[in-house]
Amino acid sequence: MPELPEVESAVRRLRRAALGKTIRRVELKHPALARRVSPSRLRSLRGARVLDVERRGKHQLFRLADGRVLHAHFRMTGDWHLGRAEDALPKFARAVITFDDGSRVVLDDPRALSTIDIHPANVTLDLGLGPEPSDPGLTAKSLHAVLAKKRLAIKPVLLDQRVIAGLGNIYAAESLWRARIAPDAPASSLTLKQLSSLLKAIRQVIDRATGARYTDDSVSRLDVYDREGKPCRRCRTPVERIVQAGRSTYYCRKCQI
DNA sequence: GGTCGCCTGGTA
DNA sequence: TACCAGGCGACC
Repeated sequence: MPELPEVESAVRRLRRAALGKTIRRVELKHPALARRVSPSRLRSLRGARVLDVERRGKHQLFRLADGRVLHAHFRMTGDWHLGRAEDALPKFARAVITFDDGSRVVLDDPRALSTIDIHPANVTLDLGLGPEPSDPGLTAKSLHAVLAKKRLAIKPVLLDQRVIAGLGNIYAAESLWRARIAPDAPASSLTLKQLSSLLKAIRQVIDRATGARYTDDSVSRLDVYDREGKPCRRCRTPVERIVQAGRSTYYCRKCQI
């Protein structure tokens, strides 16, 4: 469930579940995760209180009272499973955070690509992220300046978190469809007018998806993603699938120019 | 710039 | 059995 809107929903649930609580224990149940954090550092989380939980792009940051940051990223298939310490673990439990009050947050991730890291206090985290889509400082003009030197196609550029934070493969395709921009147009070739509709589209797509869980229901509301061969919702031309930077891109060759 | 590896499951 | 997957960092 991992683009900005889904991570935002996850953070909201997490915030309700973890805010103000004290960590009793954190267990990493998958070797790929355990490799990232030493056992002693993991144990040192005992007694830490969660001051706040925030989202930046697709990253989730637990701000601890001692200044440290517990940093989670869902990658492709991560999600939080909230419950009580005595509950049965979900099938793909990869990390388990138990709180003093007996409640529990479990990182549930079939593909086990999610990451968890612990950052020391008093360091400025550099997540390498550009502005959030909601950032008022993000304008057609600012985008135009950033894209000026990028000859790469716009679609892979939208996946570059340094350009805009939080967009992923689905909503990048959806946004381009809405803005009627071809995914393979060189980023630097886009006009201010096109970038203005692109930004508007990105904000609409993100807003519409925020709050909705990633379910079959929300998938069916997608306009182009995963609709290869099906008629474009605007012009009935069959949606095409191409591969860019190793990722599927769906688009309408007729109305995206 | 593109491609691969990380992981594992779902689907054609 | 093969291919595909909402991400991202390492690599050529």
